[in-house]
Amino acid sequence: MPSPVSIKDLATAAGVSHSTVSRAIRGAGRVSAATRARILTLAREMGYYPNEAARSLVMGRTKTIGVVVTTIGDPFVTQVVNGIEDAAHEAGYSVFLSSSRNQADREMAVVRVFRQRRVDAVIVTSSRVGSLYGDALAEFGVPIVLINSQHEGKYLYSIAVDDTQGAELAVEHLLQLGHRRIGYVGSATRPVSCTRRKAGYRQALARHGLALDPSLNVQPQAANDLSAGRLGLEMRLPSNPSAIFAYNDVIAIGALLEARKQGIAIPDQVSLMGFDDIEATEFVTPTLTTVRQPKADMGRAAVEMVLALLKGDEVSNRWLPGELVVRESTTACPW
Amino acid sequence: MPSPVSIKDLATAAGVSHSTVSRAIRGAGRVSAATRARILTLAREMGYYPNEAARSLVMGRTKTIGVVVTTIGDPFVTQVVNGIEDAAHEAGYSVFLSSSRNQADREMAVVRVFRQRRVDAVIVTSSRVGSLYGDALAEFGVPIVLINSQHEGKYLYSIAVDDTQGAELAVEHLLQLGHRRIGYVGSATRPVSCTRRKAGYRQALARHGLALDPSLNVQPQAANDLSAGRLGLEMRLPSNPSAIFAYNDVIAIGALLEARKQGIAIPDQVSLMGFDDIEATEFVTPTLTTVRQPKADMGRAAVEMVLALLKGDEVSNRWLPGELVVRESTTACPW
DNA sequence: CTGTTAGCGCTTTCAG
DNA sequence: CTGAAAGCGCTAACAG
Repeated sequence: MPSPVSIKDLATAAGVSHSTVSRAIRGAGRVSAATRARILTLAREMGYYPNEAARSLVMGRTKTIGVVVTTIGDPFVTQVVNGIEDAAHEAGYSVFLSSSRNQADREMAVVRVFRQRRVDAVIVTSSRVGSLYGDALAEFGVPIVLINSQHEGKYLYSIAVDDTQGAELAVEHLLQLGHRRIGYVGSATRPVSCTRRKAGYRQALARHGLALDPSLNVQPQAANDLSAGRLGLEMRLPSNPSAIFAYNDVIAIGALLEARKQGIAIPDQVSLMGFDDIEATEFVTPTLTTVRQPKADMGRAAVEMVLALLKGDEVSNRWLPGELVVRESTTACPW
Repeated sequence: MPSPVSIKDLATAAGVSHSTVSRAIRGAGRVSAATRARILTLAREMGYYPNEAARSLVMGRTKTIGVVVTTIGDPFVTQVVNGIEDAAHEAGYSVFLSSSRNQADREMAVVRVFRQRRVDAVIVTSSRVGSLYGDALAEFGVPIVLINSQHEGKYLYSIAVDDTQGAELAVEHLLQLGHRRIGYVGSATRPVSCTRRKAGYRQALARHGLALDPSLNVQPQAANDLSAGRLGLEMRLPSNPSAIFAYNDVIAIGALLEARKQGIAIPDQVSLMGFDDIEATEFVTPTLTTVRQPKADMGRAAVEMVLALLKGDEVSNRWLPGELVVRESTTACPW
């Protein structure tokens, strides 16, 4: 491995001082057009690439954003990261990706690594870990933006989907279809947003003069979303709903699979909808009606917010609206 | 933002020289147990985190791996990255994630950024871009490991699933079920591995004394895998197969959806299987029989290979075996 | 317009 | 066992 060419190598090759090379490369400061051109072609020929570590050291910034996810296996997280990476790239920032697996020790390790690497900012997606590492992040002293966080108001900066509005949209859709007995299958592992979605559910019902029937409402304890959905369906059946709104798509798909197993026709007997709009909604039969979260946009928005904070601008939290996506799993109430 | 505490701050606080602090922190070189302990507690109290940029600069390495993916939206890629991130974390490496979107200009940009950041190694997943940027990567001078690359033998180091063995496994399964007219729906956008899987398909047939019937074989041109699958099914129907083996799961799911639309019962009329074992195989009805790629393991293996190369060890390319996963979409030949 | 000098935070000889 | 000094590659005054 030939060690990379430095500003000094270029300087001797061009017969100038290294600071002139520095100016030429960055296009800052006054350099005669002639020497500038000479240096630039030389740089290309010799394969010069400025050492970002050195630059970071002297500039006191790394042009780097640390991104913490629970796991990129989550189809929701995946799209958010896509948006982050895209926007970061455009702004000349690189992304350190780390997954926490929702384990406190890994969260702590990630924070430590990010501190050592002096990332300019941190973006956290869908963390379900409480304030376990919140303080560690806070005292870090860099801007932190949370996306769909399950912590409540612990930080100043956050981007989230408008859970309440989204849920209202969903339930309103079901109400329009004539449904009156609408079940809600929540998520025990995401208490904050689950409560918000339930609020939207209640509000939509209320607007139609319906009260929330506790027997139609459940938050199954299960190993994962898919089985939570299966369980949720079973638990709701005795209450005889004509429609079910699930906390998210994977839970809805779990319910869908369980319904098929039990010989319940979706949507003819029971309408079903989810939340998120993950790719797999198109893979199931019937395809799943849902509320789309603008996932990539949320990622982009987080980066924009980070950049604003880095510039020293004032920013305020943003709640992005969900969008109804009607597919095949919902239909008019059969009763 | 209080600027982070440095080795020098610790030195003055502890009343020693900064080089003693350095030794104490790293546990290298001889330092008396007493001062060492004093420095360490001081470090904790004052919130010292070694500046990796500075360390990188002097050590000539960044403990950083650049990972290029086409898009993390791909469910296959997602799991691979999971494995990479995990193994990297364990080895004390951080991961720069960048997606290329299969666009040549983005690939080039990514390579440039990685060079500037002086990543110690590069891992590329599922690239379909030809040698467009191959040379750029090669002259970079750091170890490069390709995972399931569609370039042939362009690089020394690669990790891939054993396409031929995997396809054989798949087709053997169908043959065991009594199928004789087995269609193959390939992928036009992944010529190399598609050809390998086709080879496995042919070998399995040959072992049972069957020749490859060209009319049972197709590589649809479509905008994406899902529609390729739909198209593939249509194209194969005239040849009246009793079973179809698709290049991957998403293509198989496309075929599944099209079959349902056309009123063809899977698996009763036609057995169907895919390749990869993505999460969605469990979401469809019937659930999809497939060949599992050890995705996370491939990511881990890539990191191991990188570490070996960095140590200067000899390494050789690895082909990880696929594994048959029987689900509901395949059954005995009805004829 | 260009060169000199200092220094970012750290590791690493080389002397004590 | 510890300190002094040099240098990694770069930016940023400050003189010319």
